[in-house]
Amino acid sequence: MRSRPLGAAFYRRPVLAVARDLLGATLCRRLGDGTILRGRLVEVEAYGGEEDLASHARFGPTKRNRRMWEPGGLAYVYLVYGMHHCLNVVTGARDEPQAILLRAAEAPNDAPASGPGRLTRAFAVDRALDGASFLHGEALWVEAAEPIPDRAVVRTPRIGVAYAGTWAAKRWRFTVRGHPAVSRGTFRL
DNA sequence: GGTGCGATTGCA
DNA sequence: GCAATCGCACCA
Repeated sequence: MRSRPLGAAFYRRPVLAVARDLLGATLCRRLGDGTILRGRLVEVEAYGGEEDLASHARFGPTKRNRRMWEPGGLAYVYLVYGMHHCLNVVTGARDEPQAILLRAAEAPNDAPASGPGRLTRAFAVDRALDGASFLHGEALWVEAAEPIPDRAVVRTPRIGVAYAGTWAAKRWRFTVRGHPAVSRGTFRL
């Protein structure tokens, strides 16, 4: 089943609401040769506001993170550890620096894209897509699919943000209960 | 202009 | 358990 790309009204909402609703939705990626890769999202993490000590936004806008201050509905892509790309979708209104890290999806070729670095590799995403719009079905977009019921949503602390003090404990990681593609990153408080 | 490290992964 | 690997934020 194919549907239209989720639009500005979907992304320009509070980041936790968008993160919850992205679970189960279909991430779509059109390659240069026209090939379309599709896979349902099963794990995402919300990052919200300059006050969120886990977020790249915590030091204010910089060359790397400036996309987060734009209105919701565009990609924020960065390189971590000198080798892995991470794909985020910006949410909220302009000057609300929120974004959602896409951490795992059912990959097109049946190989689970389990973990943010693996997801970007499976969907051929790199920094050339930083700032790309999710709204028009071009290189990158998300389509609504069968919703995940509340009883199947599991929230945990975010992965790899132990440096964030009390913000590390917030359960802003959303996963689909028991789904095999959910990454088994470890979190500690 | 120099330095330290990260929203990770794969291999020992 | 730890190395790989580099853009960039931060300090001087």
